[in-house]
Amino acid sequence: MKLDAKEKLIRSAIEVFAEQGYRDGKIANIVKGAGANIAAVNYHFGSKDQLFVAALRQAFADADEIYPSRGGLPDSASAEKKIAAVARAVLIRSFDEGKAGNFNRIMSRTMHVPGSPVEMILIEVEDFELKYLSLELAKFLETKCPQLIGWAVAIFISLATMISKCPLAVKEHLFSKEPKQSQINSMIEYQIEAIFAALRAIPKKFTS
Amino acid sequence: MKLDAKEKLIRSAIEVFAEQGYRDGKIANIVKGAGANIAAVNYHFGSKDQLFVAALRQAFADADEIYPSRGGLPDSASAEKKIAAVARAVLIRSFDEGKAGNFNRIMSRTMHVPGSPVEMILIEVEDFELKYLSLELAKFLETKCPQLIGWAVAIFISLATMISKCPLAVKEHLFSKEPKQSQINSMIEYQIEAIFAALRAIPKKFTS
DNA sequence: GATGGATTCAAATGGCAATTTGAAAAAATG
DNA sequence: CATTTTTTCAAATTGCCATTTGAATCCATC
Repeated sequence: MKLDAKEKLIRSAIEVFAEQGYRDGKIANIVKGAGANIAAVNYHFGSKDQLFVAALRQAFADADEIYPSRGGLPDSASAEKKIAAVARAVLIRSFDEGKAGNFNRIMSRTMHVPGSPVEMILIEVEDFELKYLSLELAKFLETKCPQLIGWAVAIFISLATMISKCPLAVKEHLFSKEPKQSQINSMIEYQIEAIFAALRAIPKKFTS
Repeated sequence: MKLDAKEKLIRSAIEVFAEQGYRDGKIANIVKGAGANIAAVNYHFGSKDQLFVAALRQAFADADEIYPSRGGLPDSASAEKKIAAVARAVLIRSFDEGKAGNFNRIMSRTMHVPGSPVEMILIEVEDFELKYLSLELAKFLETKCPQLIGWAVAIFISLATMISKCPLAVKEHLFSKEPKQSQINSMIEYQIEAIFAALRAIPKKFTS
């Protein structure tokens, strides 16, 4: 019972899409990485699109399993603590060059490109993670104004996913080849400070 | 003397690439928009790649002509003023749905995708704009540490280009259909505050 | 107004990559 | 075992798109 053929394909697809994005990630490479035949993708998933969705879903599950965005906090924790926990999880994932980093990498390579099937996953992630985040940001800002909350979400995401997105040229400056974990951890805590500093600059009311 | 055939192609290419990105921006659409024949691109530019570079260069020139990133400041102006001026220019461009916004739009759709010919332009823009920015950020932070400066650049760019990058779903929240210019202006000034707030959260020294 | 270079055109060409096919192999079922 | 179902395989097939081609047209210059 070769029950892992599908799984191997997903694993390989994650790697390929993380490195090349959706359009440039070729089925030929994916099946090679999975030790499967060229027809395997269409047999098991129906199309490249559907494999992409499955892979992205799995990549998110991996990331959130290794670094859960809610970080084991009790429901009663303060909004600030919860926001920091999400930021910490997302940031650690960004620095992870392995399994836990793939979701961020795939996202940053595909979400701005119209025509890739990211939207489907965006909706799921939104339900799981973005709604939670919006809620806590609303508490933190003490507002119900959807525009202010949207603004806060945008700032949060921009700064929390910064690392996965910044072009290689900048990235090289930021780290030595083999950054120590302690170095990474201290950067992350400073970055979280930066996020809160930026959030606090959002006005209390939306003046027109 | 049809001296504007090339120019029409560039104009059309800017529109198409801004909307669809590089891979999905089709030559067929570009020439249609320019009222030219399918062979025109290769005749005038040699290849799609080279047209892309020409278009991106022109889009940057347009953006910087309409909203110059140095904002007519004297050399003697403070680092803070200069940084704010760059931020203001980039942010205004992001809100511009016309000519001045195209450069940002094209960038956000192509720069994360490996294999698009953005790199060439990145180098030019880097020389013109990024070096200037790095210099002023170094003064502002009172540091010469390349890692800290790189970090600051990343924060700056993340927050200054946030608007062009945030997914439509979030964008809808942020603005009403027809935001007033005064509304936009006030958002921009707050966003600049957020940028400085985040920058100030960067540590003075890079602790390992 | 004839010559030659520059530009446009419609119709091929060529390459790449996803998808399909139909036969072969493997696994499950009884 | 025999049969049926599932899975693999190599070789087409298909579609999309950038690029080429060679003829036609335009345009400057003498």
